[in-house]
Amino acid sequence: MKIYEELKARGLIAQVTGEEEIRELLNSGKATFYIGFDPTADSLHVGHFMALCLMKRLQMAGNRPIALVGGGTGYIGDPSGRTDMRNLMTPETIQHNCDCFKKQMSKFIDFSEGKALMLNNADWLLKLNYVDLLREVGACFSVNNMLRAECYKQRMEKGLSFLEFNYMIMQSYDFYHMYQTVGCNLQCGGDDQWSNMLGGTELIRRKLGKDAYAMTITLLLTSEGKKMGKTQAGAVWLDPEKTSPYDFYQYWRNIGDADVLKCLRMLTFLPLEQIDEMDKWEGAQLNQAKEILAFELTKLVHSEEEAQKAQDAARALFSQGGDRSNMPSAALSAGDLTDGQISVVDLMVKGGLAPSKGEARRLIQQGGVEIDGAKVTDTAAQISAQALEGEGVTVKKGKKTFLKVTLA
RNA sequence: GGAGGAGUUCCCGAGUGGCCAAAGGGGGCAGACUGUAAAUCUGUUGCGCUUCGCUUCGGUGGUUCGAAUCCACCCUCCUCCA
Repeated sequence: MKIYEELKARGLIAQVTGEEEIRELLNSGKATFYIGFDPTADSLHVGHFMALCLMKRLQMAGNRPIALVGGGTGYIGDPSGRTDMRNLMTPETIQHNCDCFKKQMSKFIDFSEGKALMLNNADWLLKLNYVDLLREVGACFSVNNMLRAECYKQRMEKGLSFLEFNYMIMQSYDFYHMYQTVGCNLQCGGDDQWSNMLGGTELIRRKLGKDAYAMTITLLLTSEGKKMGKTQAGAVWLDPEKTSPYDFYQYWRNIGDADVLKCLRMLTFLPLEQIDEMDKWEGAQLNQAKEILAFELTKLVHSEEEAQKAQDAARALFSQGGDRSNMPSAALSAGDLTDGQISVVDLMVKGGLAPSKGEARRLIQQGGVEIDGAKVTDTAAQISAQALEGEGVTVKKGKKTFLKVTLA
């Protein structure tokens, strides 16, 4: 199966400017394509992961990826899919975030020997002169058309600043610039980027009379229509410091039945035949598919070793026995204790299981806390230093949050 | 620039001098049921030394025994006019 067909079979392709041209381009490995990453945080998250996978797949098929970090567009902020304006970031933050992105991307994409490029649009955007830009590309954009673009629709109701309105022009300029300097002929991105991307192909056509293409990947939504990779605690990050491999594993392990197969197809590199086989599974058997999904993704993002550790820990905690050593843990210092003991409430707050003492008490009252398998019923319960020594105690909050607490 | 309107807790949104840590809904968390899923039902949802105290209704001052609520100024956003 050729790469384009595979992408399609995996459900990754959302929209294309021209199916025939793009199929030909990708299947023959002649595409130099770019995907943009806005440096809005100091780590990539699950949403970016899709894009990285796409880059990897296309690279394996012989195409040349360009990872474009939005050091310049970060100064503006993409209004797509937003109902309010982004906070303006300082140049220092933008630079810091760009650096972090670079580090993480290098793990996925092979940048050696020119097989892939990493560029930063700050290198050309920040040098632009306002009047020159207006004359050069501003004349090519129709405000009437721009206002019709999907990405501005939502904002037309709440208000859209001129700053953000220009985001599309900057992104279009990127494509135009890279088309000329590095022969970039295809832009990929999330489906929410469609109108911004069309701006680029249109600009290239008008200015150069040449054809360039755009392709969007399906946004990964849950069966409830929410963006995948978001939890109440925020995004699921790829940086192990921000989302531990265990939590990352658990996120996928806990995915809804309706979303497992979709995720396997879109995110993993498992052969389609194998995934089709899992498609026949039903009910509780899907738990196996979820384990596979969680393991595969943790392996891709972190490492096989980390994936194995996370799986061991999860199995130990949820199906008894096994290796307890890799479960999430926290260590208290002697200073956290008073008179050789600590209250369960304090222990939970210190260990991060509860944000406040009130919350911790409530959890106990509602029967949501267990220590070493025994339900805690007294909000004033204490744990002694002896209990914390050596192996420590295992605190369970709710049904699936475990924490091993030891004394450092 | 002119005329109106709005800013309340994680979000939406009630509250127009004390009975307000603030209705209702959403979301979250916990319990029951399960398969570490979904749906459903129940409880809960500012902080603390928890029959009590403290901080919170855009900001800063003021009136009052008492302010989310009244007054002044400021900030932000929306609508209409230019």
